[in-house]
Parts: sequence; structure tokens; C-alpha cells
Amino acid sequence: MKLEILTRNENQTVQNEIITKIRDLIVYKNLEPGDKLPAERVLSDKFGVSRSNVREAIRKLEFYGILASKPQSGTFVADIGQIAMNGMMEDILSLEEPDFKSLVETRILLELKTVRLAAQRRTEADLIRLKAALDAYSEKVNNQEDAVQEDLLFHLAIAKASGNSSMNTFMLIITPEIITNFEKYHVCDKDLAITGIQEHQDIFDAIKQQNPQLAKDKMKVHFKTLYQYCYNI
Amino acid sequence: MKLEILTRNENQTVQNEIITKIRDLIVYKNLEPGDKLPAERVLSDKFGVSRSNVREAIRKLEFYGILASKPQSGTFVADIGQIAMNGMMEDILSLEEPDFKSLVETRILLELKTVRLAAQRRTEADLIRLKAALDAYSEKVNNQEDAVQEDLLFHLAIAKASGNSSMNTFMLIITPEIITNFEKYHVCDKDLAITGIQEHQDIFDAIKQQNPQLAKDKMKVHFKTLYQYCYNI
DNA sequence: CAATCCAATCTGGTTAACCAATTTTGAAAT
DNA sequence: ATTTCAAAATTGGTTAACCAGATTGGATTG
Repeated sequence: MKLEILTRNENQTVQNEIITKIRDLIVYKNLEPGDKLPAERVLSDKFGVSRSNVREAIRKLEFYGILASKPQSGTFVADIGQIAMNGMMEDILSLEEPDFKSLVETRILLELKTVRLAAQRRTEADLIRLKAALDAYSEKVNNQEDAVQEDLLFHLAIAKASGNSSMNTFMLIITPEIITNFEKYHVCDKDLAITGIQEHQDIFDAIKQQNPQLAKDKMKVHFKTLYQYCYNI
Repeated sequence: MKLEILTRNENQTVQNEIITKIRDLIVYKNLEPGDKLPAERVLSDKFGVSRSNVREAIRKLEFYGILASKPQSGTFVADIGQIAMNGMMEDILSLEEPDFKSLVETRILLELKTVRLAAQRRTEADLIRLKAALDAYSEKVNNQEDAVQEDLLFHLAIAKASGNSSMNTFMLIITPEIITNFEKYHVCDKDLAITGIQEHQDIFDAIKQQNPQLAKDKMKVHFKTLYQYCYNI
């Protein structure tokens, strides 16, 4: 178990070192936006690491929009300017793994917005999906079963109905870690789940009748218990 | 230019097909959380695709917390349950590229929160970084130069000072696309930048004197122009 | 019969050779 | 001197062989 974390950290370290070297190279060679980076083979040779490591690092920087690879052509510095690039790389290198508090804080922020947007923009198809998620949750709870997954799928359905793909993506990113932490700290016990049904129903109704303010208020009620748990850890 | 998008889409399509097949396999084999997925070689053979493609798909699912690879051991289904996994995979497959409106909407939401958190939690080290970013911006503007990058680096410094690593990460993800869109639509012109200096200064002061509400209000003022531009596109 | 140990096997990771598309180059033609 | 164009070099992507650590299963031993 410990090993898994160790190797991942080690891998992370290697990748960060490569990112640092790429940054230094860009600065040293004074590469402007749109300029071409040296070939992957050259970089792996120069840095003394494997080419796949270099590719991974490039992929990560691609994910953050700093580089862009064009097949059979080369890897290019994005059009965001050297200063921004330098600052962003610094930030990426110093990024920490999110703690539970950050996750919950972010989730609450996102959801109070997505629920309002969902109430404004939901289509009929969204309503159908929301209803299905709601029913799945209720059924599990009524059968005295654990319903953490169904709970969060309902919330993901709201994010989807918000029509904001960035927020939808971000909700997807934080959800698995939320689930595992919930199960670790036993946040959602069965007695809470019963009240959860009504709360979900209220949120659903507010979205259905397209009342953003009500939807947000009902979501706040739903999060009340979560607040308490979260800030006691 | 068109080609680059085409190949990326094609690549995306292949990857999504593999993700679909992995999902189907998990359902078909009724794999529970913690169970081991077939080896990468087996999957690439069964799906008729290259092993590197399989690895990429696994990496993506790892990013979203659905799978976890352990070196020399295997790839395992995460402890989030089959129902959640299935629903999340569906969502991941249907994710769209974020449009400019989504990006700005998300940015405003995030920043109105990070600026408050920064006012509450900023350390002395944060203040120094914020001041440096502020000065860099002012200097560029006073020299009549384009300062979009310095502008956003100031905002990233706020995100870092918020002490919430999730929000910090998300700001980093959306920033490059914001920059390129800004430059495409010419959102930040030079006459605006002059007033921007005072607005940045106000935000900085509010953070320094640890006044969350004032910080948020000043940020709202700063976003006023952005609102107008954003909803006219 | 249970515990132990070692070798065969299986795993994700790494490496190097290969591929096809792109870019460069320089000689030939105008 | 300029343009053309095909061949050679360069590129990211792909493939297959290889590596070292983990797992497994059965033979051995107490």
C-alpha cells in the first residue's frame, strides 16, 4: 500500500523535474509563443530520461494548455506568452494534492451555482435524467441500502443539466475523491439518507419549475449536514 | 490547421471507444470495486487496438479516479461502486469541449470565492507574491504594453493565496483558454487596462487588510467590464 | 496437515526500432 | 534569379520486445 504511494510520488517527481527542465529550456532558448520545441528524442537524450517520460510531461503541459503537439510535425509553445507560461509552470509545479476540506469547499461552491443554472436551463431530457437518478436514490434508501453513489449521481445529473461544461467537468473530477472520503469518514449514515430523499425531491421540484433561487435554497438545506461534518474533521 | 483538430478528434473518438469497451467489460464481467482489470496486453488484443491506446484510456480513467494502476501488479477498479462508475463513465464520454461562455462563467464563480478565501487566509508570503504580480502588471500597462498575461498571473496568485488546492487547479486549467479567447475577441484593450490598475490595487488592499467582503466587492467591480464583453459574444 | 519457500508466470513500465505524414533542401528547369 | 518538385531528413505516433518487481502455485519441510 505504502509502495503504491511511493512510486507514484517518485514518478510525479521525475515528471516535475522534466517539466522544470522544459521550462528552463524555453527560457534559455528564448522560445516565443508558436515556436517549436526540440523533438522528443532530443529532449529525452538531453535530459537523460526515457522518451515516454518526456511524452508524459508534454501531455501534462498540453492538458494545462501550455504546449500543443502536432503529429509528424512537432510540439509547440502555446499562444499564451512567455510570462504567463513561466508563471503557470511555477504554479503547476507547486500544486498540492487536494485535501478533503478543499474538495468539499469547492463542491459546495460549484453545486450552489450548477443548481441555479440547471433551474434556468434544464431541458426536458435533463428532467428525465434527473428523475431517474432521484428514483434510483429513493429506492436504495427505502431498501435500507447504502446510497452514496446514487446520491452523487443525482448531483452529477444536476451539473450536467447546468449546461456549463467546465463546471460539469470539475464536478466529475472531484466526485470520486468525495465518495471515497465520505466512505472513509462515514459521512452519510442511513438515518441521514431518509431526510435526504425529501431534500433531493425539493431540489428536483425547484429545478422542474425553473425557480433558481428556490433551487439554491433547497441545495443549501441539503448541504447543512455536510457543513457540520466537514468542519469537524 | 483543420487537420490538427481532425486528428485530435479522431484520437478522442478512438479513446472514447476504448473507454466504452472497458466499461462494458466491467459490467459484463461484473467486476466489483477493488477487482483487477485484465492486463493491458489482453485488453489491447481483445479490443483490436494498440496497447498504448489502452494505456492512454486507462490514464484518463485514472485521472477521473475510476481506475488505479499499480506497477507490476495490475489495474484496479476504484472503490466508488459499480453504479457510480457506470454513471460517471457515461458522463465522461459525453463531455463537451468548454465554450467561452462556460469558461467565463466558471472563472467568475471561482474568483469571487478565491478572493474571499485569500482575504481570510493569505500569508505574508502570499502578500509578497501578490504585490510582485501587481507591480508587474502596473509596469506593463504604464509602458503602454499589452498586459493580458500579467493580469491573469495576478488572478492566479489570488487563487494560490486562497489555500484551496482544488480551486487553484481549476483556475490553472481554465486560464490558458481564457487568455487565447481574450486575445481572439480583443477583450482587454489598453484603455481598459489603465482602470484595471486601480481595480487590482483595490483588490490587493482588501486582501492585505483581510476584509473578505470588500475583496469580493472589488472583484465584482473588476469583472463588470468582463460581464459586458462576455454576454455580447 | 500447515507453513514456508522458490521458481515459473504475470504485471505495468521502459526501451528501441519502426511507420507514415510532414517539413526541409537543393538541384533542375524556366 | 526564381520557381518547381522530388528525395531525404525530421517529426510525433505506434509497435513489439524487454525489464524488474509482484503474484501465484505447488513442492518441500517441520
